Amino acid sequence: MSNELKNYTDNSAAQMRKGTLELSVLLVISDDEVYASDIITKLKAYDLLVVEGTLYPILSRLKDAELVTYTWVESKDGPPRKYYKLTPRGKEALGQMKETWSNINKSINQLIKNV
Amino acid sequence: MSNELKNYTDNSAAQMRKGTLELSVLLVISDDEVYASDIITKLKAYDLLVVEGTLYPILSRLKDAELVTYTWVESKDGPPRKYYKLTPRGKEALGQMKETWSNINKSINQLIKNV
DNA sequence: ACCTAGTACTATATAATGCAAGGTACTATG
DNA sequence: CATAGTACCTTGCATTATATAGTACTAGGT
Repeated sequence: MSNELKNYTDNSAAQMRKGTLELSVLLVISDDEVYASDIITKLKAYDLLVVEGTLYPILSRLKDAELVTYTWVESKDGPPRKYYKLTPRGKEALGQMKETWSNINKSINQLIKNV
Repeated sequence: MSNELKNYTDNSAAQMRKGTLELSVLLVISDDEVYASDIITKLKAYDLLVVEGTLYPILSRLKDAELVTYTWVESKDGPPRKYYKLTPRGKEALGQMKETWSNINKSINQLIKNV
């Protein structure tokens, strides 16, 4: 595949991943109290790459929207960490997003099958 | 659900849909030669809403990247239409994007299952 | 005591892009 | 010839992922 085409499809892949970013982050937080590096590590295990510069703004938005809260926890390895967990609102939002994901999923898969 | 939360999840839904836009458009074009209004109508049937202001720039990008070509076709209902079809490059890109979609799909669904 | 490395959070600047809104131009009809 | 319907295009705005740089804390070596 030509480099130009690869760039195009890479960008398209990035767009697809973007769409699922917040859902992914909320899913990880819903599983366990985690701090930023945990989230990056866990998502990497699912091939859903996220970098610091992307994650921190997302966490801020989620915090502002009161979908998550955090508690500071001291660390002996460096500065204190913010451990995040879902609020009730966050759980409600996550449920909604999962349903949205399921619907889009259904639509695209039908489209793929039918064409 | 509060309005504020609804706005947030609506926005998140829009993000998810965005990620699949180009894939959706290419899928529709791969099925049949179509012009813009056809694409909008067909995607609407799958609950994948696209509007003119979104679609035309996408079609321009796809054309510039030589993933699609078009031929002008006269219409007795108004101005001539651009009927789009995939190029070989376009078919290659589509194959790649379908695979990307499948991978992300797998990742998210695993994540949903495991948490 | 100081410096370096590693870790964690924050802030800023940039680029991409979905979308609303408004514009141009073609055909057919009254 | 004016209006309605259709089709394509452009401009401006807002959102947001990402790169980059910065601050601050701990631990360990010299």
